[in-house]
Amino acid sequence: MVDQVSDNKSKKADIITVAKAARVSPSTVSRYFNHPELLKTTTRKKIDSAVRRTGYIRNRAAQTIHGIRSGTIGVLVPTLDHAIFAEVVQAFSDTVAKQGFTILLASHGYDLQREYAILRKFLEHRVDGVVLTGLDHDEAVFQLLDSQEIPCVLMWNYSETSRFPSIGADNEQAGRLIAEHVLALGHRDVACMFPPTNGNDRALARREIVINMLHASGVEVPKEWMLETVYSISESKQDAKKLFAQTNRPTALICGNDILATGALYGATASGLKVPDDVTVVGIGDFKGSSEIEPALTTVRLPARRIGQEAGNALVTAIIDPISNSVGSLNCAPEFVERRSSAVLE
Amino acid sequence: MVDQVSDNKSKKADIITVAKAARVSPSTVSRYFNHPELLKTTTRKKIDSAVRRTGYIRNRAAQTIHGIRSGTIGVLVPTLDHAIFAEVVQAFSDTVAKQGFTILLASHGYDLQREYAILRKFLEHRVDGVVLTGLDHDEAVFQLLDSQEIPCVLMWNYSETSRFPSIGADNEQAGRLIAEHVLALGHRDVACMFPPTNGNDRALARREIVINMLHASGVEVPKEWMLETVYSISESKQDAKKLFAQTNRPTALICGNDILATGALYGATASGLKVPDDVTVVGIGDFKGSSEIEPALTTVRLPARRIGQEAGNALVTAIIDPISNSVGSLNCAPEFVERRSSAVLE
DNA sequence: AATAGTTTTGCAAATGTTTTCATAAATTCC
DNA sequence: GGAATTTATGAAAACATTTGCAAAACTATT
Repeated sequence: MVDQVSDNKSKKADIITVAKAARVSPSTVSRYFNHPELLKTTTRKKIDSAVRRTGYIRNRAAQTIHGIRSGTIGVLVPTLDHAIFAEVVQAFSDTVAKQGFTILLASHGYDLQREYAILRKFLEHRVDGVVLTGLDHDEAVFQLLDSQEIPCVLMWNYSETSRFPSIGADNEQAGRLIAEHVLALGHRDVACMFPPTNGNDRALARREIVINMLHASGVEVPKEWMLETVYSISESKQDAKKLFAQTNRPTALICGNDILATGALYGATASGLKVPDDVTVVGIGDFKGSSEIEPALTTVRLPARRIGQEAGNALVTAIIDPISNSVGSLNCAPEFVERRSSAVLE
Repeated sequence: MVDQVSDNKSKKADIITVAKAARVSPSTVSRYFNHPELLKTTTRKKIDSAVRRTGYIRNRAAQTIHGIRSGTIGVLVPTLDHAIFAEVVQAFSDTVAKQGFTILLASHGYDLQREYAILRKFLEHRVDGVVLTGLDHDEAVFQLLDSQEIPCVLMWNYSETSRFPSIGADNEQAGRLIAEHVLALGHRDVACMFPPTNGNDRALARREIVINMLHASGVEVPKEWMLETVYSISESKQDAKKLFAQTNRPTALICGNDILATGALYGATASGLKVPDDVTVVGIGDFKGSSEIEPALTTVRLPARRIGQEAGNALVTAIIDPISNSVGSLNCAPEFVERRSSAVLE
């Protein structure tokens, strides 16, 4: 009797084990899970008890080879180390989990070759759909997606002309909003701090538009005020201190994202500068903490949570209802947020 | 001819399609992937080309039902919204990816019932191993893990007596280090700000030891200085401002983590208080940015990256070499980091 | 050129499910 | 109480692979 119990548990139970224990056929057990309404209440009870006794857990791998959905979605981000991506992923994951999907997560660290390799791995696992971050990807990635006919959305960025539905913010718009603000405040001596742009179409789009807007207003950013700083508070604080130590310093600093801006704010404080009296500092993103930092950061909000949710819903729709090709791009509009770190030039 | 090509791509290729295209048997194609050294160079080339032409992608689901590893690891965290967990997950994911594993990620939002449900889902997907966050889990979770005989490690926290190997920091030690420091500086009027402790054994362990240490030195924390604040910079800034507005205010504030401490620092600044001259503020965690904030935060470093890596390596070992039960707990020791936000009582 | 030995390949069974089709059981109706 | 329906269950084929075993194709040896 005791042996019996431990036997049941030792060899992992499959559907046949359960069937025997319940004295029904395997088909019936299968129906118990997939179409319970077809079973008599009494058999349902028998199987219920058998499942419990045997400790049976369904095998999705075995289901998946029947062309049934795997219930997984591949999520591919550059990195989780940036809180903002973590937030998007969290929102995405929560959204699709409600519909029974689990996410396969991987990061490529801005290496587009790795992205391709990871995508292949996702496909080996027969994910039901894929989310990629940003608009720019290797042509091979797009072709693979096409040939496998698998639902895909691009999240975080938005563009009308993206190769797959894109759900996110328009970085050009974000850059424009912040540049307009700084120009409207009357600044002419403007420095810029942006992350490296290789493999990062988001940063590139922002920087381009900012430079262009400034240029259009007759403001040129001298080379020594054009900082390329990796995404890190310590680096940006460092670089900001160097910038502020130059003999002539800018009256405004536009940062490519709020992390850089946070470091710049700390750098200004460490240099004995008052923000915004001595220098205006602005960011892009409205990350967590940007509204609480002293002084609160003027920035452009990119609605991370919303983007994650919308992307999740869109992808699930595309998976569940693949015929009605109803999923389109969505512009989660960025929004200018004026706080205390920017001020009109005296 | 053109039809031929598009045909190949339209119906997704399986191993039989490839076999036909290469004029070999399916078994040979299988061996091409799993034991290529058994094949003649010429057949290998034939299959190589056939795979390319047909766009075949291996089906891991079909492999998995043969008892072959799925190549996935289930990772279960409370949330990704806390940058610190995102960092651990990133390090973990990178580590196991090098060994060919992909992670299934889910978060339970501190709800232990959901944790059980998610674990079941992981097991349905036949993950090769599981990582849980923290030491405390529902008994049902432990039993399920036991009965399925699946490798598991608990990460983030460390305890000698944990039910499964635990790889992480000892929160008691962390709490002790920070409390000792504050006491050594001579503070007797001490306030505490900790996150809600339900479903969060980490926070609980830290708070307990801090209170005990203070008590042992004759310092009692009055109720109105005992703050329970959710993990959020805005909430903690808010609560800190209220605290500092009280008629008699503490000379030191111990925060349960660096996010709370960051908010507290902003709150102090907003209240016109100078840190550390007017009040000492300390945290636990040494999160990103804690060393750059002005004033730089005195805290206890919990080595997130290292924990993620060690947990990854440990779990992979347990998966690849399950017999030699060689995976044990590992104390990634917390380390006191003195910076500028704490000072001796004048 | 025949034999023995080795390497390479194919056949067929196995894996854990789902699903179609057929049969058995239960229910309804007269 | 038996025929006609309806409902519930089982048998067997299918899914995309892997693998043990045996046959075929090579090499080396005499």
